[in-house]
Amino acid sequence: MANSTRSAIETCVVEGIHHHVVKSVQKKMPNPVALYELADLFKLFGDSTRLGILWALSESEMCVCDICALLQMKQPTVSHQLRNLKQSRIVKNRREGKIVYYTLEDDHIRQLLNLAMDHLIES
Amino acid sequence: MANSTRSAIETCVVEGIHHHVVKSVQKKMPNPVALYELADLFKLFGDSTRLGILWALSESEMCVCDICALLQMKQPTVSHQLRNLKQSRIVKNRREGKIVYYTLEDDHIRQLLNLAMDHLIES
DNA sequence: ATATCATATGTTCATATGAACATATGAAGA
DNA sequence: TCTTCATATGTTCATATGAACATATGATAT
Repeated sequence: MANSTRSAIETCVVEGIHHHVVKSVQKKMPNPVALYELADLFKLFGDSTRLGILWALSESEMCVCDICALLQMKQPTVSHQLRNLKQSRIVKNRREGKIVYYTLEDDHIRQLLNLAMDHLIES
Repeated sequence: MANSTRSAIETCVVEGIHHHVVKSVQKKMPNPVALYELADLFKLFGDSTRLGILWALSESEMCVCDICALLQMKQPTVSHQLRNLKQSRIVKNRREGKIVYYTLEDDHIRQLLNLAMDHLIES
């Protein structure tokens, strides 16, 4: 085809060695927006502070200062991360007087943690 | 106790409002190293380029240039990310002549992708 | 052996991000 | 209302990281 007229920029020269594979996979790919959202979700799990928080909350509801004590971290730091997690609907909270209690939003979160831990252990 | 003599640094003043909770959760926490490794695992999922690669590989074995074509990305970029993924045993490869084919290391990866996507869809 | 081509690596640069500071908010009691 | 205290937010700064450049490696065919 006229392909030889455009230089090989985005792929190898023999374009489409596995053209059929690329095409069929393309159909099954999530749209770019979904991919970004998915990445953002995983990104929140990809920090040991947040992961510590999530693991803790997977064991029990906790207030901010409990988490600070558990993880030995400054209150603003913990609070910032809880905010991130809440904005992405990974955790939710309830207020009781001055104290705010956090829990996991749903059980998918716990499952993700466990599945990933399984992978670590088995690899 | 003598707690009143040290200023409230790492936790709230009334230390241990939920002392029992903190203690019991503490027992169930992974050790710090495991937590870091777990975070590193999730971190690799937390980038849309790598996530695109992983999703693609969850559909079919592909060579580097196929992935470049699929994701419209430069070959060195894709190659770098594949290297990261391989070092963490998330993907593996086999060489056939000049061409290197990549696949997911095991089925945990696919499960993680699906579980996270479920969460996205349902939230 | 040498050219070709798929893939890998070294490096730079711009951007993203987490920790910690100071400070603000909001609820409860004096 | 004024204080106290748990939590939240604004901001800065150092670090981490991904994309793209140039270039190297390694395998095949001539």
